[in-house]
Amino acid sequence: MRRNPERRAALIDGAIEVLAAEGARGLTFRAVDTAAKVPPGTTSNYFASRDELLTQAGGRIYERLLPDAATVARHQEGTQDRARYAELMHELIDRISAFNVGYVALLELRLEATRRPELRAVLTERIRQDIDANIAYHAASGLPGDAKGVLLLYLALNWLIVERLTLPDIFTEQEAHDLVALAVERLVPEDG
Amino acid sequence: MRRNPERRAALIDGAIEVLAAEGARGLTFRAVDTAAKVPPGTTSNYFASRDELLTQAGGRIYERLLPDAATVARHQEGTQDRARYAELMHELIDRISAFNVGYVALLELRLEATRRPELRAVLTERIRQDIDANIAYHAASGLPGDAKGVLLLYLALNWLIVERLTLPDIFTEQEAHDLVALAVERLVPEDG
DNA sequence: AACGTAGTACTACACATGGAGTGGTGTCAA
DNA sequence: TTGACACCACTCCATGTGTAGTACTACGTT
Repeated sequence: MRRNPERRAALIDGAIEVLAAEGARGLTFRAVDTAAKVPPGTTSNYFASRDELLTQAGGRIYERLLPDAATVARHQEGTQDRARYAELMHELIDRISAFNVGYVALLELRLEATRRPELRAVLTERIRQDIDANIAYHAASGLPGDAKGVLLLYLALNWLIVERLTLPDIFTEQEAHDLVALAVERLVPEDG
Repeated sequence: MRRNPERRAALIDGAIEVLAAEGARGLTFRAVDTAAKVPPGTTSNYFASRDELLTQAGGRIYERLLPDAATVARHQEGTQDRARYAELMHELIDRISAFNVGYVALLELRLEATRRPELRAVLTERIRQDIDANIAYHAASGLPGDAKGVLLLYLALNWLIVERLTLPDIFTEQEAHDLVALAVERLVPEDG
């Protein structure tokens, strides 16, 4: 088993590309070799099985979808009211759109998790952490609304992203934008 | 090309099973033969290409996910208030859960639509019709709330179903149930 | 500076799998 | 008898895996 860490990372990123482009079933060692532009056989040398590749991709995608520290810091400036909340949600969606390959790959992984308990465990852990972090962040931020509102926004925005990514003609960009604003308006109770 | 319509239907239903179990990439003629319990080669004789199979499956799934006429009729009885609305949403989720293979297959198709314009067109058309029908049904029903509320519920409930189907340990059944109730409460403005 | 060594990159091959498509035969009903 | 379909068997082809063997590079030793 080879150990060059940059190569490993490049291969995992290649795996994410393949997931988005070909689906979970299309994730073969050779396809990853091609996507990562390394000679055929390389991925075989770095990963023992497809499962390993899938679970590691599951971990890595999430890292790349989360905001970086600078973004988080910036979010803490300014008044934390409902308009601000909506602004944050728009930014969230923009950020994910910028890495939509990752989001599609994550959906593929979710579906594959239906069939692979180990992958399911990894994703469950990751996503639970993310949800908890969102709720904790909200509680600490001084933003209006409650934890339930965070959850409901999580639900609505996720599907909105799915809709925009998979069937972009269902909602126009403008409609999607308005739905985000409206979701915040209705799901986040105003402070008294 | 063979024409026996029952066989065609059985093959399409087989294709839906395969989609859920193996993913879009696993949808091969032979796999459909196996799922539909017909001799190998049969699907080849009924469909010219995988594309044909995919688009026809896309049409058929939606038929099977929609409520039957009796259910729709039953929904029009009783007072049409917000409690009733929540009840309808719970029923909707139960109905989809009863055919979760279909829902998973539909998700696979959505992802595949990313890569196949023809399939994307079919799904876009179908789903737009469904959304429009929901809004029209709501308007005619006397239920509280507005069209935007219908859309926002559509978003939130869809992702809730995804979450329950792909990573069932994220929300318990009880939590999911409560989220549905709360979504209705917040997204559906009460009548004045 | 020459040499040896370890780890890795690259290439090529042997093997296995699985799916597509089709021709031929059997069967049933009009 | 004929036509349409079901069923079966066979060939061809594409793709992926794992690994053995070779080449390269960096580094430490004397």
